[in-house]
Amino acid sequence: MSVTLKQVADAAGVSVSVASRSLNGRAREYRISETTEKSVKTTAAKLGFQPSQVARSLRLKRSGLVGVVVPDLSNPFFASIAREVTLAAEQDGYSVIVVDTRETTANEEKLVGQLLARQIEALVVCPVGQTQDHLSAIHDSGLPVVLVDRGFPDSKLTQVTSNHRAGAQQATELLLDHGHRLIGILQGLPGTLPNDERLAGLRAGLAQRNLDFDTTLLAGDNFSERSGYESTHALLRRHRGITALFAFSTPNALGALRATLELGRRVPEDLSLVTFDDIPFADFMSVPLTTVAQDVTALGRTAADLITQQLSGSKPPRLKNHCVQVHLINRNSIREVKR
Amino acid sequence: MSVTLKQVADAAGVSVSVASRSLNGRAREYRISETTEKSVKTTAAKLGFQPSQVARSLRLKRSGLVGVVVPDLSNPFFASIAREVTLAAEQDGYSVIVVDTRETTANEEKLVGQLLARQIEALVVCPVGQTQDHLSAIHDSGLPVVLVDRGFPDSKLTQVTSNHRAGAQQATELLLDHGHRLIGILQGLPGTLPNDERLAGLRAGLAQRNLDFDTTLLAGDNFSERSGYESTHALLRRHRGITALFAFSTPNALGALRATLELGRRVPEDLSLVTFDDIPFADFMSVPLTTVAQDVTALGRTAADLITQQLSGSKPPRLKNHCVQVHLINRNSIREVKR
DNA sequence: CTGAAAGCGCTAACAC
DNA sequence: GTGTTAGCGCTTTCAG
Repeated sequence: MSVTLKQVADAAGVSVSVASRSLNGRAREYRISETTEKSVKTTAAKLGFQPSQVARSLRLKRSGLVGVVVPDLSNPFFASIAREVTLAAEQDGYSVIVVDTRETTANEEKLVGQLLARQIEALVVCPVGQTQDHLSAIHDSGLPVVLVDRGFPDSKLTQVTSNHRAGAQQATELLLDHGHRLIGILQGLPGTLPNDERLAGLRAGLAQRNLDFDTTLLAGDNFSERSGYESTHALLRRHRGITALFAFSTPNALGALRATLELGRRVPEDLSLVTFDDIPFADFMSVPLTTVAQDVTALGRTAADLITQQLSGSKPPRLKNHCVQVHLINRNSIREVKR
Repeated sequence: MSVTLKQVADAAGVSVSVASRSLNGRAREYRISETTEKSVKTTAAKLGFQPSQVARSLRLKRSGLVGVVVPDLSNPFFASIAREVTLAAEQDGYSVIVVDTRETTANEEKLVGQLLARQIEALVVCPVGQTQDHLSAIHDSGLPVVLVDRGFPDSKLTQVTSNHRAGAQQATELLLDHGHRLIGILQGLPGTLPNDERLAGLRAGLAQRNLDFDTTLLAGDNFSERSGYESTHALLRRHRGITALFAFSTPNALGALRATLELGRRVPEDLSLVTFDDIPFADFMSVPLTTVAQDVTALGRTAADLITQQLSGSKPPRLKNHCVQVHLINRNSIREVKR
């Protein structure tokens, strides 16, 4: 089947040790004659020798494997993060094993276990987000772990997240500046860090103007389009005077659009709408929505850098929480209202 | 660091072979006493034993690894395919190594080589598409290989592709039915199977009506937005009487939209537009475009099934070319024109 | 400058 | 029922 080092050595008429050293560019170091080195290399090439990474891994105790854990690879947000890590890993000669947890913690735990059994050298995970115990255990065992997107407050783990709070605050202030006071909030999954940080930013924005947060203006229970759709209906029924909606995800916003369409209210003429971007396809979207855009590439790249650093230098990162800036893109889905 | 089988065996007061057999559920087979089996299992659990997949792979000559090669993981089309394969693999206890070739054949060859060195047991590849020699060589060596999306005509490799030809023909007929005769074609990358099959479908649609294909109505050189944009400008300048455009990709169509906007022509009032979907986000897109939709999930799942089959049954698939049906979604971006 | 041999962690003959 | 041992393919002391 596959050609082994021994076969190369035999064909070249040398011992396996010489073959190994020649092929690993350590001929100098071991003072192997140029002729034998060349000869080994050419016969290896002729036989199409591919050193077995498996054997290599066993011997060196280095698998050259990095694990990437995402809840849904078909979501461009996570796919982009996986991509950045993959590209960085390829650069450094590592390979990436990607697993998809389908948004369930049980799968996450099982799959992470399998990754560990494969002797991965680092782990990048976009956690489902309920619990971090199994992840910090891994961290404690000495394996570099980086969390992306959904983190945990006060975690000892290295985390990379967008500055949800600042983004939400900015968006809130923009709405307030335009005179909006009755703002419906379409939130995502409560309890997750992105959602709760966005809520915190919202509160901060209101507090800045000495305004209180009216919890009856809050609706929604996850980041899906359906949640946005149903929450919009509920909120507009509950509060006739709502002039603006703040959606915590793009699907939430799309649901809102669908609902408002049904209700005969137009965006932005009759109702302003601002959203948080989870996906990098914003430019292609249906309505030019004003949005707090996440820098997905920066998220992925930061995670990749953090991993790369630890893989090479093996020094743990000084900074625990890495915050990636968001930026507000004003596409004019917010109208001025008179007070 | 990590606990080995020997440590478990010692702790349980048995030999490694007994430990191995107990843990692999072959106690029955080797008639190991229930007590020892239990004892081994509990001590293993207590020590947190994780069998080294690396050692296992070396010994069994089975890595449990599947390689997935895509040109751009941040593209939802390829991400979805990768996902389906990943989920299927996880189901069967395999893990997936994903590599991103950044659309260049050189990377593709290099990365596939690395995958082989890792002793992968199967390979799913969305090829860049210029050459298949390195891929068929792998096939010849006995490794299950499945090509997805971009295939090669008359290849001996197993391929899974959308029925581009039928889809293009359907779209063409739809345009002709609406009275269009001067139809501008915004093509993608010439020479790739999807592009050329779509051209073939177009020709077939025209031939059906005894119409000739006017090559001066063809423009574009890749699947990007820019190509669509420039081609639209060129075509509309060249042929004043064009009443419809057929874009071969969603980005192509978006480019067309941008160009027509600049030219003050509205879709569909002044100009009809039909497109081919490469991405699963069509419902969220800017204009309700009539489109030939690819079933990305079916593409991925078919590939996954083909791999799974060969991995378990080890029987080569009887069918070489697997064609996934497309379906036309009429969102009314085509207007009737009088002849 | 080169070779023999140990051993990474595991499984499977082959003994007893 | 259980233990001993060879060996997967590779790197690396340690001897020449």
